[in-house]
Amino acid sequence: MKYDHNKVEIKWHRKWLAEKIYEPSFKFAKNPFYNLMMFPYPSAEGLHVGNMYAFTGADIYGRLKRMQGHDVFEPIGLDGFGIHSENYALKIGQHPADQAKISQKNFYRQLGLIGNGFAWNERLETYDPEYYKWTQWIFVQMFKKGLAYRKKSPVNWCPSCKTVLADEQVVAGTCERCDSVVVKKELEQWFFKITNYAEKLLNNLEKIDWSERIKIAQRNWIGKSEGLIFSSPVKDTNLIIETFSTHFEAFTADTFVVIAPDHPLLSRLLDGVPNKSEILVFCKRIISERKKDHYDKKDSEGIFTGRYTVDPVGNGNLPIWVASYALAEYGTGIVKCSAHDERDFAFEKKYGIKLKPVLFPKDPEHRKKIEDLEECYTDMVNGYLTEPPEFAGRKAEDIRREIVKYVVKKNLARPVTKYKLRDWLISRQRYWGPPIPMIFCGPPAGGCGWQPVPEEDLPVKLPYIKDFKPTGTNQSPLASDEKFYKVECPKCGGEARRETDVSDTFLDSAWYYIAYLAKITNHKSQITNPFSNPLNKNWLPVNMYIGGAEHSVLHLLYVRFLAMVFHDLGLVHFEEPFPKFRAHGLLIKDGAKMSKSKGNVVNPDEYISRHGADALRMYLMFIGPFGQGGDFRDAGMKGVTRFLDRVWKLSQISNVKSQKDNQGLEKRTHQTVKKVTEDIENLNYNTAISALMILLNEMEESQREISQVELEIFVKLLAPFAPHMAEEIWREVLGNKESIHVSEWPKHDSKLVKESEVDLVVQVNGKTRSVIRVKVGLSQEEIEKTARSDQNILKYLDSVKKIIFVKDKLINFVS
RNA sequence: GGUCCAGUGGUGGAAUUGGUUUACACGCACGACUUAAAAUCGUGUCCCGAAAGGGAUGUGGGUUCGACUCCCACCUGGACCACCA
Repeated sequence: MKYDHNKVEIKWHRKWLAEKIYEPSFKFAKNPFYNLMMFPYPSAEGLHVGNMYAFTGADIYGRLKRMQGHDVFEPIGLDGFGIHSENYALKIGQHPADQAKISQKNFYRQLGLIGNGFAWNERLETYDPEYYKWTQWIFVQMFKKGLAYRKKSPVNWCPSCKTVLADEQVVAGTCERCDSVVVKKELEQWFFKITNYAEKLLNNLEKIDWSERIKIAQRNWIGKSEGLIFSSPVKDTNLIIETFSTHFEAFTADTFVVIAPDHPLLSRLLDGVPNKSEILVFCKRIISERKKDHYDKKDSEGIFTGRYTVDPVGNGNLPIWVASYALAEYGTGIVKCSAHDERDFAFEKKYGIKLKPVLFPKDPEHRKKIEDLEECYTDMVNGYLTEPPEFAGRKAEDIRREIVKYVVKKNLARPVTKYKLRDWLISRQRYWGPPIPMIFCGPPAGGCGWQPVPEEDLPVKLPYIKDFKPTGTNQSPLASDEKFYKVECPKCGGEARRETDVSDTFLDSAWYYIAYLAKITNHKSQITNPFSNPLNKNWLPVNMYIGGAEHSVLHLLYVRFLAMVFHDLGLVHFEEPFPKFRAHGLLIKDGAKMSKSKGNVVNPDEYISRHGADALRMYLMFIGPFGQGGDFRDAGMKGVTRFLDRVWKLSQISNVKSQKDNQGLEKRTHQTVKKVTEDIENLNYNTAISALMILLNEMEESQREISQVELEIFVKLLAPFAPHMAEEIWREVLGNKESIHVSEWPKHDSKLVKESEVDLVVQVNGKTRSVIRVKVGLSQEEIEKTARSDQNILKYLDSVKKIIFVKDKLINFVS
């Protein structure tokens, strides 16, 4: 009988749904396993093969867990709010709300085709008011806790698209959509105080089992650095400035100070300086030119402020300059500078400031160059100090700690920890997102200030407005909808104005894993309070989370941050939402990144209809290690379609053939069980599939002697990868009543896995000269005897001085 | 510029407490079947060499009886971050 993949796959999709094999019994589950994959944002023409790749990889893991006896919950939903979706709607001239309905239908259709074990009943969409009601509720809790606040801040602005852009839409200083240069604009914005949790976000990384590269990225992003703050008075003023330094070993080398052009203290510093206005004009220009392009270290610009500070370490008066390379938002925004920093050095040279090197290399010739100021020397590890006298002649890396003690004792500085992490800018002046649930009560009325929308009034529904395009007026399109923004103050009842900005998409996705569980209690559209859900205790945190590495410092940091806040508010019982996370690799196409502009995006639909979902799944997983990604080439499909054809053929003949035992095959089968199980646990799907191919090859060779038991084991091992064909063979060919996907995963017999004979390598001076087939466990004497009589070895054995023997592996004659 | 990862046949890739380099698959070549092609099946396929043998895991060095694997330097590619003091 021929295998018609289209028919078979649709048949099982229907049956699986009817039999509810992918809906765990939530209340009575003994062995809950929450298997979560990052949900997609339906931004473009549909699901592309990269999504398919990610979901299939996650699904295979879930299927193993299910067959191993876990109650697996594998939900799916759409991250449909946000700029991505809105941009797509803009592009094709649709209203985002209308487009969402179309995309939703198409995405769920496509997601259905790949045959994953999704719990369809619990699916959710972030633009559903029942969902974003709770997104807004979370905002309100953040505000009440003092973790949501407003601040004026420069944001990315695309002059051509006339809109604010999210950071992630700014690629190398230009707009992702039109390549225009992005400029900074000062706007008052809502922020979440993620910096409060910097230390915990960093420390908890030690406790969670995540792909190491993601942990590294988060550590770098949080950017903890320990340094010293020196403070010193500014002459002729009553100001005191503080400077931050992490490379403070050469602290006596400082000869001047720079301050950021946008530093809040600058204006007061310049009070009384004759050319104040000239300096401020300079600062304004620098600020506006910033971020236009990549920074060039040699191109620093500066201007002298006319002020001096008294150096705390005794270098006299240090001139204070405004420098383009000083950042107001890092450290204290003011830096003490020396000859031992590349940027400082270039700046000093450019403006003829006095230099005083105190750190030198050992090599005298090299040292001379530093003394003559021909070269900048920055090696705080191998350099030797000449100052202060207490540390003269000592290596920089050896005395870091001592210097801290020294300066603290002398009251010159204090140790401080700083982070690169900045607060999360949460507002967006766009339409397609959850309105921020805040109301401002100004002076004409009670002047109550910012008030949260009362919880019973949530959700603040996003109105359907015709003109949803970005306005270019620093305000969301909602600001032109009077019905929306004109409200009463919840506190005094006076006339007030509703916040018209919406929140960042990453807030939507920062709590969705909790929302899926809230869907269970009510299968309609309502989400009952997700944080008082009794199921949370049993089902959270998520057991396995799989997703793309591109979210390593966005989504994956925000979601951890919010979980910590929830924990501190007593809303959840865990701090880390995903104790185990694995990043999958990037799927490229013919050597290039898939992108719409290149026109090389692969739509999975045609592959599924031509070869079947099973073949596509297997091909995607066979390309390479799941954690590393792979290159999608049409030619590669052939290998797995052949494999599946052969599996089908084998199933058609084997059940009528004899049941005779075949010891070789039995051993291979058990070895394969072990290998496939371990490989799936480690997400090494490519080698698991290759092991199945090897087993199939051997089964074909010994066709007449396959027992039903071995075929059953084979089909079970295949089930996570090719769920449809495995089910078809399991039920229709082998006659089982219950689904293979809830059957028991095979276990290997460790006795049967062991080989009784091995190929033992015979080497002479480390070169392989012969391979002998021997029984396992033979002693050196026995092996030596056999090896010495080997024809290929005899001629080398004249002057053996030493013999290296590794049991069951090799013997090496060294002469 | 910083951080991290990778470099193995014609191609995707296998191989890790250091122990037979190239599993599995694609492609290619030849053969079978066919009027023919596709599909399928079989055989072969790292390089040099008739063979014996030698060489080969980006390059150069080191440690070791033995290195794809560990160490040092460099080259190339990729990812993320990027004026972070």
